[in-house]
Amino acid sequence: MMAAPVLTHVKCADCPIRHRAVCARCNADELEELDTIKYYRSYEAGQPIVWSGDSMDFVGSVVSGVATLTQTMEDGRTQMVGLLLPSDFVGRPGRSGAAYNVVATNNVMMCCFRKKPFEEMMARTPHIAHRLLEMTLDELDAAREWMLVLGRKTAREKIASLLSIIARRDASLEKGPLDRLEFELPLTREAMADYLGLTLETVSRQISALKKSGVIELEGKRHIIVPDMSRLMDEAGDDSDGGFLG
Amino acid sequence: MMAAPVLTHVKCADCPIRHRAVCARCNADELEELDTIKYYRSYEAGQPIVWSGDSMDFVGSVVSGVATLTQTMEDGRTQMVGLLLPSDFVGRPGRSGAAYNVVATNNVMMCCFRKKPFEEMMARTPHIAHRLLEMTLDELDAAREWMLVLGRKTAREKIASLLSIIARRDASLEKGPLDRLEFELPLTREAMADYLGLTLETVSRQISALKKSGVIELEGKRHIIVPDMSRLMDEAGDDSDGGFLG
DNA sequence: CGGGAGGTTGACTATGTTCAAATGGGGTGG
DNA sequence: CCACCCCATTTGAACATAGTCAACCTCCCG
Repeated sequence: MMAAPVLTHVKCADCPIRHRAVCARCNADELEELDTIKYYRSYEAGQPIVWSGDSMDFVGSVVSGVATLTQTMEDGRTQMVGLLLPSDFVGRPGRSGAAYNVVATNNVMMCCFRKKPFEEMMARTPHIAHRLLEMTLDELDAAREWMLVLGRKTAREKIASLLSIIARRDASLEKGPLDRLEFELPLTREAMADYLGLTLETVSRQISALKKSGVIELEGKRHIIVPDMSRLMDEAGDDSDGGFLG
Repeated sequence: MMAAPVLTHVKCADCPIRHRAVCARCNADELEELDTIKYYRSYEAGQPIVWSGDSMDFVGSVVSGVATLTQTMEDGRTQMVGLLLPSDFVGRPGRSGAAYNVVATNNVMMCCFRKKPFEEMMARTPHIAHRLLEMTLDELDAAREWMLVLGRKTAREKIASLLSIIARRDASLEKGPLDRLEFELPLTREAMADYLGLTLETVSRQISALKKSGVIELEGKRHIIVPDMSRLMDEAGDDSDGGFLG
């Protein structure tokens, strides 16, 4: 059950997230230094990576897989507050305790930096600090977009919003025609519910309803086919353009 | 009606938010330089400061007053995504267009930095970049806490959460006994509704309900008295500690 | 073949919304 | 000074959306 957590050491220069993660702007010398303070570590599907309140001795990046960031109330109500994809950053430099639960939904590979040396390096390496600022601003924008979803959208719009986000992310990788997208849902119905502030029954019902309306098609439980992306985005209630800003 | 927008020039060293805003860590030389690229500007209650989608030629800090950050759907549904208090930062370095509406709810004084020179200065001044990163991480934490409120709390808990946040903020200024706090609400019922993802009628009803339960007392519509802060925090459903982290 | 996790569906209920009307305080003009 | 009006707010009654509780399905795995 408990996987052996120790791992291959990949040179930063060969890392698959090299150009998108917190190290994206580092030069060769800086990468060398990062190499000396990092280690890879894997987590199995379902395993906790960090527990809220625990002290963290590392910060790091998701290299592969998907993890969730969740907050929980005493009575068990749970809200997902972030979805961590490859290149996303985990942990807060300058803070000792974790504020959220981080759980692997897939098998996840993390690139972990020992906290102390990373903080020291960040303090004298603008390339890292600036990239982290940029990434944090992006996350803040995403969180605020999500606040609109949580606060003001109907159950059907919430599902459509989540599906568009996942679809658009995948579309940016495998290019293709604007219509007819397919993708695999990386989340259970319960995780979707926690993301959207719904119950899992409501998630299930709305997915069925979108299927009945022909907005999506299902193949199994997790494979989604979107015959017409603009139709899905209409259902999400978003501005038509997709909201890209300079 | 339209106020003359131009203003007094206050030296950074004398600025009321000097030690908390984006300039908090700057030394005397850096403040001198900031002085040359900034101007003060005032906005009357209700006036827009920035309109979503407009291009911005400045970034800046709230010096006094309260402003809201909101997002709006085509059909008019609106969600507040941030509440800007003195020392909070407005605008995103590196991006030309505004992503949200910023509206003054009070009379607001802004300290505006011309965008281009500010960005250039930030690129070579770690004191500014690091402080902005720290502030952005704090905002991200606040946004995520708010996601839990929006997604998982009942109307009564939402109101109690908002009141505790405002009460705690004011309490950190005027120290006093832990129980028996009073404060002025800086928001209309409608703004509270937009913050909480509710209708203004529900906000009104739940405030009446909290009053009937003795959790709060009202003096007029906007002046709130909290006889027992721990009682209010129980109603908010938060963990008892208040969630401070290193 | 049995067990379990994830998912679907149905019937009923509860919470918050909608629509509508009433209240109340502050300011303006006569 | 007072009548009036405007706006924020409160309150009520009917309604709708999503939640709850429960049964059942279906796939995978041992």
